[in-house]
Amino acid sequence: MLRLSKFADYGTQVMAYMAKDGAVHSASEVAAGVGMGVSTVSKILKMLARENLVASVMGAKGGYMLARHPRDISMAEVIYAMDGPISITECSGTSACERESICSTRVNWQGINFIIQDALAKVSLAEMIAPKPQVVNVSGLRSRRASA
Amino acid sequence: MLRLSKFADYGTQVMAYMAKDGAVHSASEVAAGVGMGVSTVSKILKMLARENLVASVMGAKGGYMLARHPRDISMAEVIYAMDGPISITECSGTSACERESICSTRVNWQGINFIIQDALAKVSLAEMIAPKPQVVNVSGLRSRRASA
DNA sequence: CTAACTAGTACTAAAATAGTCCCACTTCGG
DNA sequence: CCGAAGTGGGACTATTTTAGTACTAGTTAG
Repeated sequence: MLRLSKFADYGTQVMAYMAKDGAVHSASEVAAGVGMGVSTVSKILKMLARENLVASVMGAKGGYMLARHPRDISMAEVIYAMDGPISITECSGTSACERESICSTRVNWQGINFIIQDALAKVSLAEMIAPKPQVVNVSGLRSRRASA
Repeated sequence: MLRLSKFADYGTQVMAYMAKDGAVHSASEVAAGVGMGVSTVSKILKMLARENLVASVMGAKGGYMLARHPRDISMAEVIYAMDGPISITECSGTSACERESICSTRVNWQGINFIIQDALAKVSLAEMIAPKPQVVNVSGLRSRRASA
């Protein structure tokens, strides 16, 4: 269903929580803050740390903090950290679909993928946590749908 | 992973196969044509028929044909027929997320959803089967970051 | 030197997907 | 009028993904 994994959603929430200040938060603190299990949040933070979206501080009194300003972190990065490459189809990046010959739709899927990646890359975490929808204006488009 | 189901992909291929001519094709014929199992193709065609993307002819010598010109069928419709509503997040349409209070990102997810829907709505089946990427130019966008 | 943390990974459970099959109904052709 | 060739619509099962948990090792403040 073209659906993001829950992790991507969780990841966003965790990032949003941390974006409130620049302080160091331990995994358990974040877990309490966003209302999820400690283990799960811990896992998510590790994933985010691996992609350098949050910086970790080890040892006692350690924890995580946002690695950059919310404005400089894109949703594409968050999603990538949680779910891997943003690609709607399996065979668009790596290609290697055995039906390559029959199916000439690959190139066009790639184009669609680019649009989506771009849309996600253009939305920053800062915009994402803004109470009002100021996001989303890639071009002049709104939900103009379906003519074509 | 923000991934489309295989069905959406299969559906596209089936549609692409049928777009070659306006003739009636039986499920087994299509199956042979695209190299998939008859049962699977049959299921896909049924799904497409339910959304009126293909018209069915019952009885012996029956089968399916494209309900409209490839130019008048959008990828959004095909994906909708196979996977249901195009929405990246669970709680964007129906909302009703118990963390509503904590999480202010909903509205912005919706905006992203719109972009994606729009991108998909703008690509017709005809464009999709075109050998060259003539699709995809919503704005002047390139593929900024993403696969990082 | 120990308590409070993160790092990394392996494992398990749950859910969504994909694929198959079956039975009822419709129509063509002999 | 009968049977073969089709679709319509589910139900069912296996497989794969996803989500969640636990465990061990390493790091640092006090």
